[in-house]
Amino acid sequence: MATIYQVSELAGVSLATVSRVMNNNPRVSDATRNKVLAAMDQLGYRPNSIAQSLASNRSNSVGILVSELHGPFYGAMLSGIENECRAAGKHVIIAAGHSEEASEIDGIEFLKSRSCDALILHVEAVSDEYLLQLAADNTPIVLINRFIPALADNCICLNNELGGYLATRLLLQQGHRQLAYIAGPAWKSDARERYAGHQRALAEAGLKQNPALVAEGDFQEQGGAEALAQLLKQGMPFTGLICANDEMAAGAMAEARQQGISLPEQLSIVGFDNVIVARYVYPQLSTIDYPVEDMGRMAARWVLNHVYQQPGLTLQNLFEPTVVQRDSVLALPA
Amino acid sequence: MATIYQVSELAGVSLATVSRVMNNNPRVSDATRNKVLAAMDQLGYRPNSIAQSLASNRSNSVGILVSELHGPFYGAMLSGIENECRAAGKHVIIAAGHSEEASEIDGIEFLKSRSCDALILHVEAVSDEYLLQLAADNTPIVLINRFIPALADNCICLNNELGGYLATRLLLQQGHRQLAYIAGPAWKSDARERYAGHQRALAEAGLKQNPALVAEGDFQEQGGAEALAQLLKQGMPFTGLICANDEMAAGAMAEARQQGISLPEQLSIVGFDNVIVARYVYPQLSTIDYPVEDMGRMAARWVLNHVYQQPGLTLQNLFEPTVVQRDSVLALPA
DNA sequence: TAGTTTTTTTAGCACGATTGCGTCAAAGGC
DNA sequence: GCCTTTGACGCAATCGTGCTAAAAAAACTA
Repeated sequence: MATIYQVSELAGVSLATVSRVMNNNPRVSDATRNKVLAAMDQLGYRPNSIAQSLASNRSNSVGILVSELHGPFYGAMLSGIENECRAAGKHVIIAAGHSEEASEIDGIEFLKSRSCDALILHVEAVSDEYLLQLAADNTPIVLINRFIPALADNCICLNNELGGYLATRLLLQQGHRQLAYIAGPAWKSDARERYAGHQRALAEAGLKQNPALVAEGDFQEQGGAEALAQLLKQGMPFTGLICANDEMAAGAMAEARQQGISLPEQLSIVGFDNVIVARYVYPQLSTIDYPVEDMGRMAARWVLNHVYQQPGLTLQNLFEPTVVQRDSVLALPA
Repeated sequence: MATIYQVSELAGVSLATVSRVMNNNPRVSDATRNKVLAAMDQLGYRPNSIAQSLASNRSNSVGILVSELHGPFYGAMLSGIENECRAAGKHVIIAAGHSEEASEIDGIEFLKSRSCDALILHVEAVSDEYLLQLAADNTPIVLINRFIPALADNCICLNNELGGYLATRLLLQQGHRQLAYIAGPAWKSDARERYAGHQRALAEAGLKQNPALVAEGDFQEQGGAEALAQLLKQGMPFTGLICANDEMAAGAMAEARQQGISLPEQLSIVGFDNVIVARYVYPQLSTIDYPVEDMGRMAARWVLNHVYQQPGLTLQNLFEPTVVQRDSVLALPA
């Protein structure tokens, strides 16, 4: 591989001049610039990004931590981030945190040891204190789907409360009054917020939450199935079910079918996230759209703006969920 | 950030000794080693990976190109690769190729410019010639799901032909004789191989392929729906349908339902890939398992072995698909 | 004790770029 | 015609580590 030195030799200029051409430094005459470019071309020169990083103290890489690499949710997020970063010539290093504190910390340390210029994190298990401390040292961080007041500017969040509200209102508007709720793990803030939105919608409709109609799942298919089974065992009738995410909704649908409940005739279901499975289940799931790809893109923009000083980017911290109507909700005859 | 120099100073040893400790060079006494380790600990020293890379001409990073970051298939593959690489202290840089030649080449160039030590590629659109040329220069490559005889050792493949065979035989064994097939795009080699397997199974059963019962899809949901619609329009009856991947199967199922065909009673369907949606559709899809995560892991191992000289890894180039029985195939009364 | 081996130090080049500062020549002002 | 300004470019230090050769020091062996 050709080095900058060979380019300078062929072009008959100094190293510094070649470097200036590469960095678009205006203090180079057009004639010289062209000579240098021609030489680069002739040698098939490509800058050594590692040497660049060492000299400039910039790795041009941004580290991403997600819970899992598979799964539709993170895939969309990664896709948004990668797109935006690559267009700007930055690259993306990924690590998985598996929703476990030790693993998340490990992943973050790993990324930091790779000298990323910034970190985009979708963490679930680490504490606020840890993140505050992390934010205090020199690698900038962006948090997706996690809100810490002191780090408000670094957080890209969905209005989960509104999502929970919209999901519940969707059922209320179709005449449902007996509603069950399958929540996410209470230790996750987004799960709590969604549930809060649900309660607000109930209150607004003058309804009271029946504790027997709330079950906690684990945001996974199996957990959704088990939660529905538990709800049904209570014997308390309900015509509408809100699930705190689509995966649990899919599990609940399978369980319902197994128990001989016909969907959506005997039970209307709403999910949350609008991941791809929502379209595959039968009946197709009405749900709340989580614009995760856009949010990933926004996180990348934040980095481009704050770390790489790219101007002209409009930033947005809070995203709004929207209702996606499909076939899993049936209007109740009045 | 502390440097190796400060560590050497604090430990009262030379730079070279610190370097030896870091690289596990045995020519260091335990006493000295401990002194150095203590100093590192005290300073919170972390080696600068960029300087290491520059000096050692190793970036400890492997580049991955997939078609899309979202989608269950690539997610699982990435997951397998990331797991294996991180355990070995290597990191993973990803890029998306979007199944288009220009974009794939662009992604590969991008990864190369990042001085990856090796590339793991899941490419679809680039030519064999391009890949041969790529393999000829100094960055080692591994190909997933693509076989090029001259690069046989670098290819990690699924026996797609066998998969097609197994899918078809699954229906044959249940007594189905009138079979339709929704193929993948003919320009993709895996699609052709799967179809070849289908034909072998038919031939073995003494059946002849009816051209009216074959349609070509695009490996996507919508394409599957359209292909089934087209097959039905032919008016030729069939009781079994093989789809060259699960996504098309899901599309076909939706279309079938829309046309009032009850599943699986009136039509048995088999998919291919065993992506997560296969479990979510209703009825749950019988399909052919594509062990893509294992294959990703294997690609990573290949790199660890060939590029990073890690011994004791058993390598495997060809993977076998297996049948996954669920509920979408019904035995035909004899 | 002298000789041998093992461990450690010293010193310096290499990796391939970036960048502040200095130089030099041409242009312009007097 | 001399001096200053300015634009274009070169010099050389720097980034933090790897690595080697040679010398010095320490530890063992006979």
